[in-house]
Formats: sequence, C-alpha cells, structure tokens
Amino acid sequence: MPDSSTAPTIDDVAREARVSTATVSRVINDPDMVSAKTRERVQAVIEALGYTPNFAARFMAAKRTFTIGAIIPTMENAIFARGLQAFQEALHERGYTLLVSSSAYKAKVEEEQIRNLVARGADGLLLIGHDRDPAIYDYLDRQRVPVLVAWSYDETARAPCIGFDNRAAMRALTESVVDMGHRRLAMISGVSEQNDRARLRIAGVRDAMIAHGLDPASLDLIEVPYSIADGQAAFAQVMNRDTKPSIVLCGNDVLAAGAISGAEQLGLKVPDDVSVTGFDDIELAHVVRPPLTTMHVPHRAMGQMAAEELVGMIEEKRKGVSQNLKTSIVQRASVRAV
Amino acid sequence: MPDSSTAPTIDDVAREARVSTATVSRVINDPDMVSAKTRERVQAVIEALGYTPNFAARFMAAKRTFTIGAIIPTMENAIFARGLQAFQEALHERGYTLLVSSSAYKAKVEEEQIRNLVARGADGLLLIGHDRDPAIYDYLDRQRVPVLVAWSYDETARAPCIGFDNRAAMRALTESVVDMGHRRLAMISGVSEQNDRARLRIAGVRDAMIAHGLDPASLDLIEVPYSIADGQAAFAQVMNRDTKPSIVLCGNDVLAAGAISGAEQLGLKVPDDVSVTGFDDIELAHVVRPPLTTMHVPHRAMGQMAAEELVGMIEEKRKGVSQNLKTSIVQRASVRAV
DNA sequence: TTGTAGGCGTTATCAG
DNA sequence: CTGATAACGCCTACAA
Repeated sequence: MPDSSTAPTIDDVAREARVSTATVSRVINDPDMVSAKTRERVQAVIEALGYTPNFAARFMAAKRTFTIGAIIPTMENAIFARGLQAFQEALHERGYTLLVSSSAYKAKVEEEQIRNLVARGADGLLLIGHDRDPAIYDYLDRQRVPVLVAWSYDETARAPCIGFDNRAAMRALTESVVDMGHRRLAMISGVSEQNDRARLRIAGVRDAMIAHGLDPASLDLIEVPYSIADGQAAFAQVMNRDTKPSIVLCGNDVLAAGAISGAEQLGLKVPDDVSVTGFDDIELAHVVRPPLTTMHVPHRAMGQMAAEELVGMIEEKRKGVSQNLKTSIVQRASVRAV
Repeated sequence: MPDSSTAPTIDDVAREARVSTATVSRVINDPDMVSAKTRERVQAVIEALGYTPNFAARFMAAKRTFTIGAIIPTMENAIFARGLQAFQEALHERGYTLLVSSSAYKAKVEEEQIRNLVARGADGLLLIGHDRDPAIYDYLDRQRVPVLVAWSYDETARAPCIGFDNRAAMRALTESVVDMGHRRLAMISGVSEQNDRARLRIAGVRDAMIAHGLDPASLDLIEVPYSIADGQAAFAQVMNRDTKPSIVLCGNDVLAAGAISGAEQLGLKVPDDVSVTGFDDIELAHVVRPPLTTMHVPHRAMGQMAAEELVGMIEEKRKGVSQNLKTSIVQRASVRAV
C-alpha cells in the first residue's frame, strides 16, 4: 500500500503497475508508444491512486507548461472581461491554461507579476498596452518568453500587438461630435501615466480639435481612476467651471456611466443639457439611461486573435505579427446635436 | 561570461560571486545568515545577471509556493470582481500571489482548474460555493491542500467557508416585498444545477411564500445564465404569461439589469407596471434606472476575511473556521408597494 | 559564516 | 516496446 500521507508520485504508479517510470511517463505523454496491455494496466493504477503529475517536476524536465499568463490592469470593471474570456476560451481549445493576475494599474506590481508568471514557467504572456519600462522587454527576451500586447495597436512598439488605434478612434469619435456642433469640450480621462490607451485617447481628442480649428488648449481635461464614482465626481467638477462644456467625452464607458449618474445628481438632463460619450461599448453602455454613444471595440475578436497569435509565436518560435483591429462609432442617445 | 542563450541559474550567480550555491540561496531566503560583505557582492551579481529563481525548482525543493489559487465561475460580469480584488490585496499584504482561473460555471472545467492549480503547487485554494463532486474534496485532502469556500455559508458543508446565507437573505428580501403587498411573484434565477447560491435563493423565495400563506408552486420560475441579455429575454417570457407577476425577483443584479432593460423594451414602467429586485448590490445596481432594490453583500469584507482565514489555515496547519456574514436589504426605486 | 551533497518528481536519451 | 539513468534548478541538513 502506497504511503497515504503524501501525494502519489510516478514512482508509486510504476511500482504498483510493475513497469518503469519511463513507461508511466509514456502512457501519459505518448500513449501510442506503449502496448495496449501495459497502457491499460498503468492507466488503471493511475486512476486507482489518483495520481496527477507534479507540474514543477514536469516543467523542470520538459521546459514546457502549456500555460499562458495574462496581466490586466484591473478585474474591478468589465473593460477587460469580455476580451479575456474569449482569450481564455481560444487558449483552452488549443490545450493551454490561462493564469490571470491584475496589477491595479501599478507598474511596479505589473513587473512583479510578470516575473512571477515567468518564473512559474508561463510559455507566453499577454500584456495590456505598450507603456512599460524597456528593461522588462529585455528581461523577457533573455528569458525567451514571447509577449503579445493587446488593447493597443502600435506598429513601432517593441512588442507585437493585437489591438486598435486608440488615438484615431478617439479622434473619429470627437470629430463626429464636433460635426454635430459641439465646441466646448471637456474630457474625463483615465490616469494617463503609464497608460498609453488613456494618453492616446486624449491625443485623439486634441487631434480632432486641431483639425476643426478649435484650440486644443481649451479642452477641459480631468484625469481620474477608472471607476463610476470617480467619473461622477469628475463630472461635477467639469460642470462647475465658468464656461461649461456642451459635451463630456469620457475615457471609457465606466467613467461615462459615472458622468451620467453625476448629471442626474446635479439635476441635469443628458443629452438635453449636456452630452456624454464613452469608449469600449461594454454592456454597461446600453444599460445606462440614456444609453451611451460610444466607440465599439471588438473585444471578443481581439481576445481570440491574440490567443491564436500568441500560441503561434510559441509553437512556431516566430515573431508575432501585429494587427490593427477596426473600431466603430455606436450612436445612441447620450449625444445630441447643438 | 555566462551563457547568454539561457536564463541565469543559481550556479551562474554562485560562480560569478565566488561563493557556493548555498550562500546564494541564503541571501535570497535568509539574508541575515550571510555576512554583509558577501551578501552585497551576491546581490550585485544577482542584479547584474537579472537572475530570478526558478519557481519549479524552488517548489520541488521547498514544497512551498506562496501562491494561492482561486477559481471563479466567471469574469464576464462584476459579481466576483470586487470580492476577488479585496482577496488579492489582502493576500498581497501577506506575501502571497493570487492566480485566478474561471470555470464558465462548468463543473468539469472547474475540476480541471483545481487539479491544475494544485499540480502547480498552490498552497491553498479559494472556491465559490459548495456544490461539487465530493471526490474533489477527497482529492484535495489527499494532496493536503487547504480549501476555503466563499460566497455561500453552510455550517454542514464539508469545506470551511466565509460566506453568507443565500437562502435566508433571499427569504428576507422576498418577505419584504410580500409585506408591500406583492402576491404574484416571478423569479429569474441563474442556472441552479451545480450552483448552491442559485438553488438556495430559489428556496428562500419559496420559504417566504410559504410563511406568508402563498402557494410556492405559483412562483413563475425561469432559470437562465447570468447575463444581461438572458435577463432581458427571460423578463419578456415572464411577462407573457396569462397572469403576469407584479414583481420579478432576480437571482442577481446582472439579471435584474436585464429585466429592467426588458421592461423598457416592452414599454413597461418599473416600478409602476412591474417591480424588480436584484441581488449582490454591485455598482450596476445603482447605475441602472430605476436603481435597484437589492440585497447588499459585503464583498470586500468577504474577500478580505477569506484571505486571512486561508492564510491562517496554511501557515498554522489548522482547520478553517467558517463565518456567516450579514447581508442587508437596500431599498431603492425598483420596487413599489401594491 | 560558508560549503558539500543529497533529494525533490519528471522527462528524455540511450541501450536492450 | 521497455528500462536505466542522467539531467533540470533549487533548498537544506550536515560539516567544516
């Protein structure tokens, strides 16, 4: 009887099945190399003992884990949920397991998580956005672990990416509202430090203003963490200026939902008194009232393509090829022409 | 010059610093045991080489990973986000890293993830709810990895838990609306198979009906996946019966948000034409219009306490002690008296 | 305070 | 088709 005080090992199985450990290993990893008879006997013992191969030992010997790590800025709101879910599903189909950590939008924490996942043998990493210490990419190169960036497209960036052009998207959205007559713009952005998505979206707004002869310096810009409560507070600030905006562009749907709450709290009607836009087009965008005009991002497609590409990079040992996904404006009721 | 084609190992560091590997190991794990001079020298080499200890090797030798695994049913909606974030933060403070996977509400997938996390050396596991094959608990026992269940309190369950009484909570919420005069009840529940939270909430509604002399069989019950779209569709179904409900009790806030959308779509006013309640009190609950009357669950506290307890179980090698957290009804505008 | 050496559980190479 | 056996990278008695 095997020692019941500790998990069974490959040795226990081998002994019980009267074969060598090599054979046990084979029935697990390469069943065809083993005769049917032996295979069945070993299988039975594995079942009986409830044996699971030890990952660490396996990793040490084989250098592969079939694990992929993803580090997202936050799980608190739904921004990354849908894309990540698709990523996970696509990975699962290909035999990989996804491990997720969140960095709370902190560069230091992200770096820690990266090292952690790498040390744990992740075969590849998915990161959000390009803004990070270049030393991290050096480290990843040295460790030979492929990285793919999502949520942001930048051909010139160091890492390959499956994303979209945050700047152009925000520019397009802004131009559409300027075309509707809006001139006094305010923006509630996420914190732009170490966050290229936020930074580029701000730049996109300014691009549009310049293109339409507006002074980009006249943009009333506030940066806050991505939360409904912060969006609400920021909205109150913005509406408290001497010259109030006719429209408040928000860095994402979460902030926009906060802005709409804020408006209601101040007794303002959206869009009659003030218009609001979001970004991302998560479910929240069509649950709030009025529903949000926003920029649709193909989250599921992005997650799926990222999975394919990252697995390709790993298995074919090749560089990743970037993709620029199309986003599209979704007109709903939170904006009106002036 | 160390071989640059592969990650540096403890041997590389030892050689470069002219000490033994044992000393390197000590400056990493037990710095005080090493003289300041040696320590600094070794540290410098570690930095220079960008050395990170290999987790697998470490785990094999030490049997500890300072990693905790959590498996949640879904990341797609915010139900678990807040509690998990708190869990993660509390863990981080105590020096542990959290790895999370999601099971898509599938028992099979959950089991796979559990084995995966265990094989990877998770020092402990956080699981949601009690409903699962007992064999899993046997497995976990054998592997000696402590488990804590959250989101559901059940003193008689096999695993210790930090949760709340789903049944009593739902009963209380239902009684409160019955007290307001509601008699024709419908319920949009999550899928109850393998989901004790869903099952117990349904039971709670029936408890309340019985206690108030209503026929529990008269409850118009629909089970759907937890999504806004499903909530919306279910709502339409429920309002299409011969005898329409005066109130629709939803299994959580996500379904309730869907119900409210559904009502609007049908041209019905909430709460004038029909009342709606949620469960959980996530941000969504006060963003929708009208804001949801719902059951507040102390998610952050639950996550934090779960972290404390699980770490305690691991470090003190003791059994977990369960806690029943209090929930409370939050009255908002989605319910009116009849 | 530091070094030596055995062992952790697999996989993979090389013989039989 | 199967069996020895040498890695894999680190930790930790035990010695010095």
